[in-house]
Amino acid sequence: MALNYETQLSARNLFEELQIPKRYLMRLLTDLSKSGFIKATRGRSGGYVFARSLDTIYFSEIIDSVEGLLSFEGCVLGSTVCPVDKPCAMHQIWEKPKQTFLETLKTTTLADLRSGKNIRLQ
Amino acid sequence: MALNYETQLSARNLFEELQIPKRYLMRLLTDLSKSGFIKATRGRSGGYVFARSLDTIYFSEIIDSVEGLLSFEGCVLGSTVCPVDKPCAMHQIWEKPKQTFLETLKTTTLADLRSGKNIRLQ
DNA sequence: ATTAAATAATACCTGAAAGTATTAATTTAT
DNA sequence: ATAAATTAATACTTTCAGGTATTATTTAAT
Repeated sequence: MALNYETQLSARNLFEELQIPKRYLMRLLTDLSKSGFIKATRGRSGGYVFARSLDTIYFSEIIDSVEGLLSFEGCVLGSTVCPVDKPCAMHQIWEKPKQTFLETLKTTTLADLRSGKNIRLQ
Repeated sequence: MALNYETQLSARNLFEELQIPKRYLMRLLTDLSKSGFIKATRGRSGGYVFARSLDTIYFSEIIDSVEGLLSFEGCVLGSTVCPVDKPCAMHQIWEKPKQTFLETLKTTTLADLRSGKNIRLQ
């Protein structure tokens, strides 16, 4: 959708491009609509468009709405907080990849998907 | 085990420290033994010790033996190769966190788990 | 008005990973 | 020899994310 963000697209349109199951796709679209990322229009000639500008939609926000980001923010061993003075065994090792990962999600927007040329959808 | 790598430990010993299900723990230990990371001794006063020096056991190797590393090495969209001249939409965005993640796994050994002080097991 | 094309709601199914149960085999202490 | 303490093998159960199925609602073209 981000590659063609100006136009309203129906589930059918999207299904024809992306080869993911149609019914599943529709459920995801409904979820995204409920979360306010896209705007749904029902009825004949309906479909979906982005509800907000692409450069304001961060990956972290989308993931957060779907499954929560918290699972990534804790430490690998146990999900509770990991105090610096008594860290879990993986704490130091995991810190760098975890931060890089979270930083990517928190600083990348859907607009960044459009930056490349010659893009495959799958 | 890495925090106490010199001593042979039985599943019972380990279970008392880590609070993960005993039977499940045993199955994991058997798998690790089959993969050659630890050496099992059966019978009364049996248990497990590392089969190799800790600083030769990389995280990447352990994960690889359990579930394969390949799933992490491909691109996010689709698991096949992602050619540079026609990359998938996520290719560039995903490159950095993926590399950081893989590099951590490929350069960190069990010996590195012992470097900290005051370590929690969970 | 009727029909077609779309989204919404909701309940169900499925396959794989996580976890459990049971029994067998091995070793050592007595 | 026997019993106790361990690992090994194998089959079963549970859970849950991913995916389906069905029916209802909404809108526009005719």
